Amino acid sequence: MARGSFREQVLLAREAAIVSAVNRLLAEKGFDAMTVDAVAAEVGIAKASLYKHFKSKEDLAAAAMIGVLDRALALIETLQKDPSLDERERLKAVTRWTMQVQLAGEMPALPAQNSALRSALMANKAYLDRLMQVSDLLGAWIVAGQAAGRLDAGLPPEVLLYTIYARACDPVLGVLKASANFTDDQIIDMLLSTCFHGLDGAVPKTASHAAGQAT
Amino acid sequence: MARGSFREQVLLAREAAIVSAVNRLLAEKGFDAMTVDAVAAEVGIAKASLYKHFKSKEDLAAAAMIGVLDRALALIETLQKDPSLDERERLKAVTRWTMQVQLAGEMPALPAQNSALRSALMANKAYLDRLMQVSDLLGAWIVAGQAAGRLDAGLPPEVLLYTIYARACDPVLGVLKASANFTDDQIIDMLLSTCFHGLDGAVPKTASHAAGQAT
DNA sequence: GTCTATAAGAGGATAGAC
DNA sequence: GTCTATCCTCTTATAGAC
Repeated sequence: MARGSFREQVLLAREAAIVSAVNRLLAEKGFDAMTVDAVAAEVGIAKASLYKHFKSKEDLAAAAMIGVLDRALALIETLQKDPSLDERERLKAVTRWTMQVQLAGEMPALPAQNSALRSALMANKAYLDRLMQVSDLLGAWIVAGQAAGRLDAGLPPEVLLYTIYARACDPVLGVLKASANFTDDQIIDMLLSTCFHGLDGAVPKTASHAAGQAT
Repeated sequence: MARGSFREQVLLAREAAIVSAVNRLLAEKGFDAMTVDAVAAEVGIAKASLYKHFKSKEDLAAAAMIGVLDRALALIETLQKDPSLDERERLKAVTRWTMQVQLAGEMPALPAQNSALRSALMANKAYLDRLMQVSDLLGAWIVAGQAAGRLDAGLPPEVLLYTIYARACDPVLGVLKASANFTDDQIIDMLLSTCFHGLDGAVPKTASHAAGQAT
């Protein structure tokens, strides 16, 4: 890509400011409650100007999601290069980062039910490419972690992948933060524990163990 | 309470039909995308008539939530009486039921971010009473399960409670169902496994185990 | 209490001047 | 490309007759 003129650089900076505002508002209020007026007000420009950069509210949300996926890809690449980590530790690091972003109020919240938004995302090649790239990289780690016995090999890899994805919108984070009884790091450590170790205690066997196929 | 006249019985039946429609629409579209017009259409009455029974859209959602909590309380009472189950198994049964309700399309979805809705719920005594009752009962099971070593005693009970609550709106359920690769029972069994056992594999120790406080 | 009709307002998107 | 002003649709909620 060419560098672009000074004027183009200014435009890109403005678009970055828009995406940043969208990202923050999506994290704070969610897609439905975020108004385009609020975005324009936060950026400090007129609403009509927004529509010169992005053709719809859904496009604004897609741009924010692309930004998050780019940051995730950068982290994944960094972790990929660290030879001191195995796949499970890398996945845990990604999960931790996801929670940190959410607690920092920077994780855009997109309702899974909104079909208009979903259609726009599924039609957005830049978004889909990044999503598939992240899924492929994390999926490879999952399969390797299962083969090494560090992750539960009894579950389909996609179940583990979706479970990790879901940490990005886990409502438990917000509830615990609102309770004001824990620091952000404590919350993250506890939820990493429930995610990877589960809720079960250390006592593995009981008298009823032989009865059923699973406890 | 008195039985009420025949006419009052008819009204109660109509209100039950309204709440049922609200419950279904909340599960399908979520609170924001559910319109009062759609509720009226599903029940087969005029919108103005709805407002004779419930004074706001938020009240409609609260009524649906109260219905779910009542059903949960009924299940909890039944489980309480079964002496063959320990506390962990009871919690697992509640979690399983929660997921079954969601997969059946009968779990109302309320966005945690909507402040108007949240205010209405927090001002609704009938809702709050039931919510606290459920929390007290499940909380007692959690503490007992921790004391028995069947649940992780290293985590605050509220963390376990919220984690179980969150299964009611776990997006992984819907994603796996949409993938059409699993039956409902398979999905529930897999997610019960990730919830109680976590994502970790069977290999508990590694060479790096002694290094940090936790893996 | 049920209906039809409508008020009242929010919010996404655009027109047209500059 | 940025602005002001506006359109238009959707949605909550209510008025008023029966």
